[in-house]
Amino acid sequence: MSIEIPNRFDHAEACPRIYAAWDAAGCFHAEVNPAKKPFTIVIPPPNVTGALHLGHGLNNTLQDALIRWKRMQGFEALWMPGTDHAGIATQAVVEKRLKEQENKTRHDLGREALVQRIWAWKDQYEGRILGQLKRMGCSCDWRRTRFTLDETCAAAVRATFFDLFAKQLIYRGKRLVNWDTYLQTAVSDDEVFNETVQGSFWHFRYPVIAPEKGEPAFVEIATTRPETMLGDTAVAVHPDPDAAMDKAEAELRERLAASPAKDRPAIELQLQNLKERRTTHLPLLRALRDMAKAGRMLRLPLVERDIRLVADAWAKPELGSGCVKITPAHDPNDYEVGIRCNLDMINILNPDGTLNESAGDYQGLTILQARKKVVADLEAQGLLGDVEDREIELPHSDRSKTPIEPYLADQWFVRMDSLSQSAMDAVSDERVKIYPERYRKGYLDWLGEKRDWPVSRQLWWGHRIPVWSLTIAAAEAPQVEEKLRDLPEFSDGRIVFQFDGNTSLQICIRNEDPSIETKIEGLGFVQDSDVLDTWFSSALWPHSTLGWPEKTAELEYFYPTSTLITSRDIITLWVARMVLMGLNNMGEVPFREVFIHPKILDGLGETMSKSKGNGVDPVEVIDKFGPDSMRFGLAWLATDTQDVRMPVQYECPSCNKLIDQTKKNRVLTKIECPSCAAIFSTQWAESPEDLSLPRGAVVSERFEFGRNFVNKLWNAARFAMMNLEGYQPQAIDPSSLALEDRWLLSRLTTTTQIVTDALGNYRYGEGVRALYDFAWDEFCSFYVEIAKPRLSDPDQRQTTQGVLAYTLDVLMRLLHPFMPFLTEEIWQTLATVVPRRGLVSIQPASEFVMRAAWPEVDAEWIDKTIEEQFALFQEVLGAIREIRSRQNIAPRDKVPFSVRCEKEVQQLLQPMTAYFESMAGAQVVEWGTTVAIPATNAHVSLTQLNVDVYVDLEQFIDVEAELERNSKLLERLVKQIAGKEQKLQNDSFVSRAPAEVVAKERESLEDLRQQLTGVEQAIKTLSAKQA
RNA sequence: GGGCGAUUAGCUCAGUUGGUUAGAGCGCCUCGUUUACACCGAGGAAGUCGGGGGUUCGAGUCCCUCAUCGCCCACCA
Repeated sequence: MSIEIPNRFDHAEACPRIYAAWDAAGCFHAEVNPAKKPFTIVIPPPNVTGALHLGHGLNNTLQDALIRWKRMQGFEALWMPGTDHAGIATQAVVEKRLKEQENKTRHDLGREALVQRIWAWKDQYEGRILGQLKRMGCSCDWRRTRFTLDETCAAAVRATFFDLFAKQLIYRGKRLVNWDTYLQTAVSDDEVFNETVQGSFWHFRYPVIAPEKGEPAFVEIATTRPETMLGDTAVAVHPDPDAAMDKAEAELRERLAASPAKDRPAIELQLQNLKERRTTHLPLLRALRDMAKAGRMLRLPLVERDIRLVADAWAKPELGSGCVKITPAHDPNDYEVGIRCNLDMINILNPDGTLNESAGDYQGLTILQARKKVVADLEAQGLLGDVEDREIELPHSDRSKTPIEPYLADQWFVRMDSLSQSAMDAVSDERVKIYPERYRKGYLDWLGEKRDWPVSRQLWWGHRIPVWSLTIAAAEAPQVEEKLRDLPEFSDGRIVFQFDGNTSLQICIRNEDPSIETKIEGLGFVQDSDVLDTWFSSALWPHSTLGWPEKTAELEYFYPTSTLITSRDIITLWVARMVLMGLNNMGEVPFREVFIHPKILDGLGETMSKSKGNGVDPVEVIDKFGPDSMRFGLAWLATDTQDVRMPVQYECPSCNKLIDQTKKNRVLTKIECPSCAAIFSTQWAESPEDLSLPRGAVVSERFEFGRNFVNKLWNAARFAMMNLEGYQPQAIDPSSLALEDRWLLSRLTTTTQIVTDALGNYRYGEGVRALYDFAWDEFCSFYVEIAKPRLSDPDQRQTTQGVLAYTLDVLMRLLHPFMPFLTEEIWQTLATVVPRRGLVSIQPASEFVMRAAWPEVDAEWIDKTIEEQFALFQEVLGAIREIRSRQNIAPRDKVPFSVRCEKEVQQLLQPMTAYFESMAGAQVVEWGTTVAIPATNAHVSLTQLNVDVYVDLEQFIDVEAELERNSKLLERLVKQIAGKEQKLQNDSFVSRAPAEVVAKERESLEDLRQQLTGVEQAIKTLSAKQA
């Protein structure tokens, strides 16, 4: 044997070497190339907040498989890499560390210094993330790596903002925002989650000012947030309580009718209560309504402010007291009432969550302090009513995990009406196709709301809003505008301005230009201190990364991109916004197709995240199993399903035992191995003593089968290469091939077809399953075994070598998108033995499999008849093997067998004689239409082909075992026959089912009956023997 | 409350348009180290496809309904 190959693929040694070789050869780079068609993917830029976990592992595996496939198909394939600055998330992480490590806030540092720190963080994590991607084998064009906050992206953001501003699609307005008092910024609705907390429901009474006779002296309201009463500017009552009550009752009745019996009592109770309310509450509400219409006022206790009683349909007569306090500056619904009724809006909060001067005596208190004091003070004044315990859904900031305060603040908005519509149209008319299709609905529904997009964030980390404002009286505005119009920067389009109609004149500057800034700052304009929502820059990603707003050759060639591969949770936040921004800026959709892949959950069904401690670092999986195993395992999971569970384990560093992760142990800083009692640290370790412990990796044993497959492929290739010595490729005449060769090539071609179709439809799981089955079951378990005797037969050696080498060549190409390193290593090793390859036409192999051509499907090779014939061989072989196993026949013992069959079957099976011997230790005694039946035998009948196989058990018989095998068989046959008889006795089946289906059933029934006869006969004989 | 999805072997999951006996990986049992591979080979056991109803000659697959679980959206003074 001339070639030495280790029996394991050493991924730790090979992968870095291979990756470096690809890089050095420029395999990752894509250029504008008119000779080829482009295929482009932009990476969903990972946040620089932290490291990647397996969810990203899946996302990027799928992208890499697709881009490698397209590259092999001859496209100029560009995978654009980069990272996202992730405004709030990143700033929050850095601020948190600042607080923990130095006990400082961002204000101690100042804007510039904080931003500098975040850049340092970004550099560190960007490096780590890109390193992770490289370890996974991602074939991104690294020379083009972008960052959403770099200069290229900044230019795109400025140009976009300027354009929208000039089109008057951007405006500044007072809006109620979700205020994060910890981070002191507004967060979007999407960044808010609700949590149920135990709270109370307090009833208050507000005195009516100078009540007339017959009028109530108090109005009762209730709230879960007493402190907000300091900002109340009205109490609302329904304008038509009778009608509202009728409506509520009608709705209840409707629900009652539609509900199942078990829910009815509860609804009936509600109806009953409603009826009672008509007498208990309605008269009062009517009176209050009249008072509201008469413009009567209430006295707000504690702050002693006169507030209005208003009639507004927000107040529901069927709930609570029927009246509701209105705090327009701190409640979204109240805000709407405030707008409708033209109420004052009093903000009682400071940005840090303490109460401000509007709260009077309560100024300076925190919300919770104020809540207590308000309740106590009201009680002291006798204005406190009942207090109920109640579960409250409290909004929390996703970033800081602290409660959200609704807060009235100045914010920038993008008008979404026309933009949303354009993005809806693009999906409706399939300029953008979403796979799986079910995700279309969510996309369209969300955009259909057309809610304006709040884009400003009170942060320091991000794209600064390029607007300078001047506060002036409306009357002076025309004068200043006149002056601005005279500026050359205005006439040549470098600035635009708008007056908000109230007190603010705003200038937007197109490009970063200190001279213009100085000039307008000289006029008294001040730059907005806010930055833009992260999604604003992410929305431009497909065109900003290609150089927009410059008209680059790359844009012209690579845009629109081909496919976006992402996870479902950002379909709205990101995908939808890319579509509308792409349409606005480029006049063309950003991508033709969107593929949404499943999410990876841990063993407890929870999404992976670093903060939960269940996030698996792909690098740890790669260290343990190798990148190809991980990629293959992940691609295996990419089916049409929504979620995939991936139980997660710690790996004990001292004994390598895997320990299931639980809710309990996943948050510990150190763990004691239950097996070897060694103590190891986890990702949470912080103290020096914990850190000094060996670190336990977080992995998942789900990747073991991927590793096993890698090993299988490696060894199959090893076998082939060790046996390719002296092989001189020469064109093969297909007609000279044996059945087993034709069979393998047919299966190979079918597999090529399946994999190609699967990749084209994002059915990764289907593709890798087909490859796995072909490689393991057909190539390894059959062809390689068959090859063994043939390789030592000089007449067959050359052909067998040819088929082996060719199949290995094609298989490596088919597997390459999923297992790039292994296939490259095998490919290049194979090249040292067989540099020129092919079956009917011999060509030099390409230097890299990464650059090899994707296998073509030549349908000529697909031959169903041959596959069926080979299946017959497999069946006979399987039957003999089962008999051997049941009879417990030692491997070295050869069993004799005879086959009774038609001539043509004999011609088929006879050439397989050697394989029966090598693969089942079975020696044929006789073939033919009549054979001598051994006295003691195990019999298998393949009646469809009119074949009987008799294994001579004279030397081996274990009557017990054989009887058991036969009675099992009998049982199964009887059941099947009964089922089929019933089916065929059914007139409607026979008359209505397609004739061929009926015929097939009849045939198979006949077949089964014959088998049954054989089995019955065998049992009889065996029983006699036993007795 | 609205929407989307899931429920198939002990575990994690496949199952394309309805059509013979429902598959895989891991785990389990039996046997086996003959020079590709013990990260292996041969064989085996194991599922009334969540419950109920319907359509159909025929349902894991289509429809209705219930249950459980998950996610998204909205709302709850």
